[in-house]
Amino acid sequence: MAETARRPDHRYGNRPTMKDVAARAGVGLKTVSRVVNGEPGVTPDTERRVQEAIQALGFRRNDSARVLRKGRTASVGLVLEDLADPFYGPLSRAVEEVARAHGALLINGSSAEDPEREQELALALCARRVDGLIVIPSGDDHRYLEPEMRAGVATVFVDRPAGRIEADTVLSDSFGGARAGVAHLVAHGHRRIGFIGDRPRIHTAAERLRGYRAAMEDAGLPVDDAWVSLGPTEPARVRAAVAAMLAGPEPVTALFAGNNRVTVTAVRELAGRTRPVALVGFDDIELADLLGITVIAQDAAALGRTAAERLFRRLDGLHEAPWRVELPTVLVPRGSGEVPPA
Amino acid sequence: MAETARRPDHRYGNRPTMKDVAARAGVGLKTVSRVVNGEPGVTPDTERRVQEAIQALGFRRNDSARVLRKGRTASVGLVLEDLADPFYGPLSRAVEEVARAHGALLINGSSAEDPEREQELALALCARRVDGLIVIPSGDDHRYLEPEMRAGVATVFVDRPAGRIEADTVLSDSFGGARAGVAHLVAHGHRRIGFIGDRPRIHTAAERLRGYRAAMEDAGLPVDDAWVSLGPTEPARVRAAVAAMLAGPEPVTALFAGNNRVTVTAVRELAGRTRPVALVGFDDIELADLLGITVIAQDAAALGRTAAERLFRRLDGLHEAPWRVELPTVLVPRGSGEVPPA
DNA sequence: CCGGCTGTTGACAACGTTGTCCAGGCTCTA
DNA sequence: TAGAGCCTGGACAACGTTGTCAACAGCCGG
Repeated sequence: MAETARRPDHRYGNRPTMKDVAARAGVGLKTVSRVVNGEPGVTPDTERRVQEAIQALGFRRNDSARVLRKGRTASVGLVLEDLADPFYGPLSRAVEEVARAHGALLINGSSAEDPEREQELALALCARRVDGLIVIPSGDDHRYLEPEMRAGVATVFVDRPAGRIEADTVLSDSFGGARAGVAHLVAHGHRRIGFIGDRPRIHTAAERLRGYRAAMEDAGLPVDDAWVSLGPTEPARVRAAVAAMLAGPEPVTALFAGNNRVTVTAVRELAGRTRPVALVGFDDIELADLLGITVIAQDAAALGRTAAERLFRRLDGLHEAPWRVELPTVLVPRGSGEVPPA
Repeated sequence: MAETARRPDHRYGNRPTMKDVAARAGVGLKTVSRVVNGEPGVTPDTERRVQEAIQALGFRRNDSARVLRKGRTASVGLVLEDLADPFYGPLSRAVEEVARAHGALLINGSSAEDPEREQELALALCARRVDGLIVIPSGDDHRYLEPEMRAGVATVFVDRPAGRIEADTVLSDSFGGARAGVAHLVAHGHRRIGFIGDRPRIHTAAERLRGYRAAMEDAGLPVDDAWVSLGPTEPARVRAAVAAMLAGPEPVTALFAGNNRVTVTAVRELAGRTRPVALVGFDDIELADLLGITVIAQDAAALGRTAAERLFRRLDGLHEAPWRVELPTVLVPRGSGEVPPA
């Protein structure tokens, strides 16, 4: 067989390596490594020669190889529900800032509220050997992460607790927030209050419902089944739920909306009505001040920051039992929650 | 020196490798590789033994090593301005969806509108050997990416053009959108129209200003210097600008807001006033429909999707001259832009 | 002038995976 | 039943970097 030009089986578009730099600078491989990493023990003159070769060749260190050798990737993963949701943008940004302060990059992925996709994503991130993982759970069984955690992947859950596994967790006080919001409506004279929330398998949704029931019970008020609507939060369903609660002989006089998407749709639906209906929503919304919407605000950025800081403390070697915080929520009265019963 | 237990110099928390799996299954290393990658040429029985060993050890392939060997990382980088900005959330999500469809992960970073940070981030992503890069420029000189692009990193710029470099670019029609928005105000009888925008070094800001001037000129209207305010879009400055334009003997009767942040602040500032002022804003905003804000809407998700699709076509080997599209914008009349001059 | 010391440098192995290539056992055909 | 061909499996090198260690030069003090 004729000897064809021998080729390596692949190439990063033919990037120069440290070996190439070394050859050009007339020094050893390790010396280039030292210069690139700012390690001591290189004469100024040698360093200059190496730097010139780096410039001339346009060399950039291959972090993949570095990672393989060092065992740390300086990257963390964030699995959330939907990056396009205005609640998660600030959360992700906060995580990114903390990561940046620790010299790490952030890889994030959206689970679209699909447990399988969450798992697929989280495991893909583990295969990439992220140093740590922050997860906003979609599913309710995270045992699939046990081997990874044992193998050293620091993991923190945010916004919702992990399922069937012990782990660091950062939550907002959904129960207390909802309870306070509903109590606020009660204090303004409402006795028939509706609750529209997400599917109860979502922990925050269940907690908020629990808060609603607790507040009603605190006030000695009954809860009619027709006043509670749980399910996917797409507009059509929420509109229908609002309409249903406002129909009939004994309509609700106030609504508690279980999250930002529900609040937005409820406001739209109520805007077309004449009889005033009080409304308190969970989650703050941009421009809610102008629309006069009373909300239970949670601090998405603080959730992300807290989780990320915990993660990096773990990576710095902190070794203690799993830990759990609940960040407080704040009632922000803006008008819609202070409307008296019609 | 006493012989201490010999240790490898690092460990991923002691994860099993293919070698360990091979030993346990009593097969060769390469056979494990074949099973893990679903390659043909393995008997069902051998495969079963390997799978069992994988299960038992909790093995997960180390993608870092894989990347090193294969030269492709199946990941793309996205450098944007601020993930917490509601404009970039959907854009990022759209990119992520396309990446996912191609089996790639997305690493994103926020430049915080700082050119140096943009460069630092983009180069860090290149060092990670992302296959491709999508950049929303903060700076106006991207020659620093030339060596990377030559080395094979596919690169697409979005929302703003690259500086001093030829590359694929996806833009919104800022000029046309602003021109149409201002023309809309003119059509409703306004002659003194203010423009509040971002710093003119930002391409979109400059284009929108150009659109404003063009529309005024089209209508044969003069532009008073006092009607144009450019600078950082933080609330204090924007409020001051609005106040200044509405003061004096000949105040503007209408405002064109150069982006979503300006619009929001302008709405807040105008809410406290009695004399009605018409307003059209660039970028759509959640709940703008309820507030009756007329906007020039651009489709952030479409920007992201278009850019990502282009990126992956490049990665699939497309080899042609740099390319540039401008996606259209849409005028959405909702009331605030149809107010007649006071 | 020599022994030891410091400070610079490079050879080499290893990180965990995949591509190449060959060996050995099997089946099938003539 | 011998030879050809196929299928399965494994040994080995390579990807680009960093840690270890040893070699070597120059310097100082005795």
